[in-house]
Amino acid sequence: MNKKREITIYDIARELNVSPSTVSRALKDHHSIGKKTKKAVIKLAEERGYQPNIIASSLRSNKTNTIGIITSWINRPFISSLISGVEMAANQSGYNVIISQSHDSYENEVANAKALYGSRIEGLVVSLAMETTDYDHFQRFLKKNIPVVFVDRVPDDLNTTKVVINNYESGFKATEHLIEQGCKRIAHIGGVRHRNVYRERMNGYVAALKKYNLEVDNSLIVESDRLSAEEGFRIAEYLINMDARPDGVFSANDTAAVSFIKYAKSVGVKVPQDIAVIGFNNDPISTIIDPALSTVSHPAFEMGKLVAAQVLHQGKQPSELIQAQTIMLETELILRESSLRKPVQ
Amino acid sequence: MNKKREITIYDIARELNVSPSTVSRALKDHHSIGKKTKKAVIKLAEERGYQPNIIASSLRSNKTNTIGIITSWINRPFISSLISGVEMAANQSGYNVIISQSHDSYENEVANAKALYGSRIEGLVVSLAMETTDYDHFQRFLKKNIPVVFVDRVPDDLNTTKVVINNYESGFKATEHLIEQGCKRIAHIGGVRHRNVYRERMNGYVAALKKYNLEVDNSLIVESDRLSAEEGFRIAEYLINMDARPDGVFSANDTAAVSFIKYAKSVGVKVPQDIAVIGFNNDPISTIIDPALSTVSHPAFEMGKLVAAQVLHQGKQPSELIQAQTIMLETELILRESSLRKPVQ
DNA sequence: ATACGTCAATCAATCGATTGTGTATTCGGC
DNA sequence: GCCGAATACACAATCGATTGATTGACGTAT
Repeated sequence: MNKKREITIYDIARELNVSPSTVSRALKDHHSIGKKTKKAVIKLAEERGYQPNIIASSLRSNKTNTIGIITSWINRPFISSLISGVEMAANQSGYNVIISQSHDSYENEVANAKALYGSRIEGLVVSLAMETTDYDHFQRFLKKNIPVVFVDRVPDDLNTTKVVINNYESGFKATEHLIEQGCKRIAHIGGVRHRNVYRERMNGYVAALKKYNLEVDNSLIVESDRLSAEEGFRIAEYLINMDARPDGVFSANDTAAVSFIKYAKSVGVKVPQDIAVIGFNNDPISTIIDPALSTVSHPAFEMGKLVAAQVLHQGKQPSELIQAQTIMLETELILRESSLRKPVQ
Repeated sequence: MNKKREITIYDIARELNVSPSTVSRALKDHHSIGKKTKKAVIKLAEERGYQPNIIASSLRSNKTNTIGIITSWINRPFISSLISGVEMAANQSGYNVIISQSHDSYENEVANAKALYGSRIEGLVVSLAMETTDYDHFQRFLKKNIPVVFVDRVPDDLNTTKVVINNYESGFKATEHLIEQGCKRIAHIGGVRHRNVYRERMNGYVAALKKYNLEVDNSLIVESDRLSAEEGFRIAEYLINMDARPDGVFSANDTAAVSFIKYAKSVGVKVPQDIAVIGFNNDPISTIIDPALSTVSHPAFEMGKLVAAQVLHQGKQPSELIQAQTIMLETELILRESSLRKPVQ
């Protein structure tokens, strides 16, 4: 029997000889409904297994209790932890989370944004695709005062709320640490420059070199567009076979750093003695590689909770009161064997 | 201006002096609408940026174009890849995916199921919480012929469609491989018995031992309820310090296997010479540990796509035609240094 | 000239929940 | 015993899209 119709307030109203509006109000504990009536309604609703039709309610109230999220890929350690946090916070507030993946493609991101808009989401969390450099596809949300909060990979020039980590400071600290360990020629394996996270990590790196009066040698700064394991190997090969080989490497992610270490080991270069290495993200692999990888840890899960809280908070706020802000979270330098030549001071 | 009301078919109808129903039909290319009218409607809709109100449409048609997914945690390599696949397949069919996490708690799973039911999802993908042993919370879906498809961690006794890997065969093959490498005393690090995946991997392990006339020694079979890195260490300590130490270990996941190897190395036990090790899942860490970990690879992403396709397919089927089936995918034995004492035959 | 079919479009009900407005009853206060 | 207020509920419109039934206009066959 496919046609088990759902119980509605009309059914309950009929059975109790009251009006549907009374049932509706009784269930929401409205003051103008008498105690006995309320009890009776609630009791019968319970018995019949009444569940409100959220769709009908949404249509009327124009609220869907749903937020959307667009990220590059779900199956990456950082992203999945972030989403996990978003889901948890949203769930606690009674919100659903619809996910979508750009696969790092601008076109997909645009299509996803459009689809989510059509789904009447009440807020959007975005971590930008690698390719994306314009942000018009988010305007339709902003025009309707639907909060859009960016996280981690954020636009440079859009006036919205952003939740990021202190990439500059992190890059600076990581590099400074290598310097303190006695490194003089420090290479940087970076990502694409137009993406804030990579550009700022690099800026921090450059600033640290300058502070300690070390030369900024462009041949030591490599830009990788995917920072994949394969690219890590290729870059390691390049750096290690340079005439003036670096004695320290700051990589913008752990994947490339681990590849670097593997390559170094395979050609007999010692880490950290010959080359000290530090990565970024604190991925699980960073604890597995031998020597264990020093890195910078992201509070991914916390960021997810925070960004969801932001979206939900803004959704309740009158639009005049919402002001774009950039929330910057601090990171933690995780020091392990790959960079430790001397005891930490 | 918060009150930018959305364009509706009524607006378009008014502007063109036709009825809303005509607009609705014109937009869906209904045959009873004249060509000129259709063109005019479509043109104006385009101009005004009309977007159908999916909520209203859902209310009328009782279709939400949304499926739900309940897993333990999103931020685990296997699960996030699975979800990634589900999202991709669903997206291609114009469906949204709502995620939720049980955090391996039965209560959460029940609550999530209830919430998703309330959200009027048209299909549900589930990978069970560790704790779950009864399945009544899915009955409400089945009663309404909403497809529920389980994946990986599936119920033992519920007559629904399931997508799994061949855990038994995988456990058998992994163990057989160790035997072929000359192992005589093979330990097993397993998960909770009531969860199909772990029970079957163990059964495969036992069957392989029996086939080769090796003793099944219960002291060599360890049941871990979380198979975490920490538990892996604890178990490694136990196994390695046994009087009659094993010379091979088959672990039901890579996390514990990697911990085992780390511990073994730390106490001077050589892998694979003293103890050969094989894991399960082909997580990224399996390629990073030294020696690289032999393991069994899951087609996680493919499983996600497949399970989504199943759900969507069943949703279109009249309920009489749907029959519960178990789709079993083959796994691949990935042989690396941690288990290779001799060249592979 | 009547009857019938086709085409194009409209009417009105429907999907459930919500909510502003209206109405009947009861109660206390003076 | 009358009035105002509080109490308790019903009525009907609304949120947009959809769709079965219906209406007119027109053309064609008989």
